[in-house]
Amino acid sequence: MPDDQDIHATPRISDAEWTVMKVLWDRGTSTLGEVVKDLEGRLHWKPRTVQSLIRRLTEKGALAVEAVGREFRYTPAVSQDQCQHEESVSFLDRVFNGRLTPFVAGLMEREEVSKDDIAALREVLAQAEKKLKK
Amino acid sequence: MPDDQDIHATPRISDAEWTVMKVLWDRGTSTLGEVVKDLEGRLHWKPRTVQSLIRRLTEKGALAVEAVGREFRYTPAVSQDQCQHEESVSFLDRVFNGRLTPFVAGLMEREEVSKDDIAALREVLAQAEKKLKK
DNA sequence: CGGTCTGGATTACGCATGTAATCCATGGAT
DNA sequence: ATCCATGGATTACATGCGTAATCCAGACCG
Repeated sequence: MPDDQDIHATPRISDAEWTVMKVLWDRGTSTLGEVVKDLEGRLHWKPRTVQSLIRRLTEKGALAVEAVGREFRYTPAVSQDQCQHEESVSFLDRVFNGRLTPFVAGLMEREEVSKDDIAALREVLAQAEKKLKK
Repeated sequence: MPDDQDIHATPRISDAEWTVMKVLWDRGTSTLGEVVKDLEGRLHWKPRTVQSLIRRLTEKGALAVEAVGREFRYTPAVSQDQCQHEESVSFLDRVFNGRLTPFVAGLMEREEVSKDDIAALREVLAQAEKKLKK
């Protein structure tokens, strides 16, 4: 048997496709028209553009399709958490050799980080530590 | 005057190009042969491949070139910090709507995070807080 | 001196991506 | 009955990216 057991690998999602996926993850499920409406104003994308992205996402298995009357209804077939996680790991590897701390430190140095952000991160750290100890 | 003042925008660096840039940032400056040697073993890239990447990086202004005898010596023309930061922001925007906390939380949940990592991150948070208060 | 290695310059080539346009059928508006 | 908006299917098309190959001219080895 082949040694690549990437059973749970998620399809590669491009920049523009992420924009569409986020709409679908937020809404749960939508038709083309709904996605277009959700995006218009924020973006200048033509409906055909959105349709192209949806088609590609469907082809790569990121969206499930269900016929509803004359149209289709699109639903995410991959979890947002899973996709975010895979992007996170690949980003950290590529840019920071997999090291989380320099990434966070870099942002802290240059971006405005609020007191609330810091508090939330402290909480996350505390949780992680608790899990470690257990 | 035009309103896009992206004075300090850094060139877009692709996946493969990051690999090369990291070598150059580490070594400070190198010839093609040195980069090839540095990469061989870890990667299966042919020397022509490395040369192509270096050429593209030079064209997009990420590397400066200086003739040394018959060869060229390549030196990063953009700072690693700056590039890392721009990648970080664009990644966070694309995948996490710019929110840092969910990103860190997601990694903590699924990856092995060591006690040391947690301690280092605590330190980073403390520094950030100090800067805020000031 | 002739072969070989190296590195620059030029060219290649398929796939992914961003961003649609065209063509066509149909369901609703008038 | 007609016309238009809408959405699926097909096609487009420039650019970027990964991954080189070719061609050529010096440099070094023997």
